[in-house]
Amino acid sequence: MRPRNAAATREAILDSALEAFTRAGYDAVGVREIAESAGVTAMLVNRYFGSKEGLFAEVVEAAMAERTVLTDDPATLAADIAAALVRRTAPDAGRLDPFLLMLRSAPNPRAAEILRAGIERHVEKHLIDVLPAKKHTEGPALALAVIAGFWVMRTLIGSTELARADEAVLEAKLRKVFAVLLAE
Amino acid sequence: MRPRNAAATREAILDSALEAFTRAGYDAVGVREIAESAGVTAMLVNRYFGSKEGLFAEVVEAAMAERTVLTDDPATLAADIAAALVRRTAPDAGRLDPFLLMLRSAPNPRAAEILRAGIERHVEKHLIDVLPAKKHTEGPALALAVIAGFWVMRTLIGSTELARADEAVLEAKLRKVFAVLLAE
DNA sequence: CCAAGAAGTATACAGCTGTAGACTTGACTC
DNA sequence: GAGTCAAGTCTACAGCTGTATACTTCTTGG
Repeated sequence: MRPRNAAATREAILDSALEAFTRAGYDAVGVREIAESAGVTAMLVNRYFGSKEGLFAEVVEAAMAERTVLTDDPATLAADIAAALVRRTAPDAGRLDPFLLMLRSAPNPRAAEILRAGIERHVEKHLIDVLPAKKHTEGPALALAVIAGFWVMRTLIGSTELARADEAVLEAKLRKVFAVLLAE
Repeated sequence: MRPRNAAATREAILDSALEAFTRAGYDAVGVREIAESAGVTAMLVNRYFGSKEGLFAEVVEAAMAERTVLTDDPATLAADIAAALVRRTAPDAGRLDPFLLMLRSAPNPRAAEILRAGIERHVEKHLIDVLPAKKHTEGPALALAVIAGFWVMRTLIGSTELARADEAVLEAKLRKVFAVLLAE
């Protein structure tokens, strides 16, 4: 039994919620489930975060804000993204990526709106900042779409083609795609 | 009140289910909801399809099998896919695409498995058949990933960047991407 | 030492979920 | 026209959902 500590408990709930929402998606997770694996009652979750939706919003904010920066070098950006993408969607990789959180929760419209705001405020923003200021209107948004799609097919759907493909080949093709999208 | 007709009723349930699953996703739709908008009781659905999961499997099978063929000409394939993708994800387009069915139901693992089988048996298969027999190992799977990702960001998430972008520019960039993936 | 306020819990509600078993209604054949 | 089998419905169950109100327990400051 943890000694009473509001801040630590809040953090425990956030951790538990991030894990659960990422693993199963917004709709498939109950507040009681999150509360229990944080060692707490369901009502305390609502007391701290107002509602399930409020909790989700804080989880998204935290997950997207601390997103690991890939590179600040626009020259290697396409290659870096391709490499990280293949690595993080590998069958044996850890499953706590913000993209999974997004894809599994996006079917719920209210969750989707929260996700859209978070993405545009953090992820897309970062991608735009790294690129040279010239023509980066649709490029970053399209690159995010490609990343999301690769996550979907390789992880959610479990495409056997993408599972057994040579990772070096996948990475090379993706590098070309990102180069096309982030160039000029 | 429709006269009793097993075949017609079955079809009505399938139509209703396709609409509902596509609009809200597997988990967010109840059997009663599907039954009601088919003018029928929930139990009849289970009587015909065994279970919600069985119903979903039939819906997926039907949706993917009758999928509209884009082209049989590999030369214009990339351009055709890009054009169709931009058109069908437009804000004012009809919302009954199999990709929406997939993306909104994929968070449920049992639905995902059904979807994976359907995609590989029908959609991916067709894409492979159209392409020249040479090197089409990862190409079609990656192209499907790009399509899925574009659907996610433009329709589920509602990216403002992709919403306000010039459709001609989007189409041009996507054409390049598909050309890269489906070439050689 | 002991109050006061914060941290956390218990109970409850109204409504939903998928589906099992027993039932009724209708159309069509003889 | 009556009987029969399929087509369709009713009721029910056990369990879940998010959250509101009222309660208890712990910790800490004076």
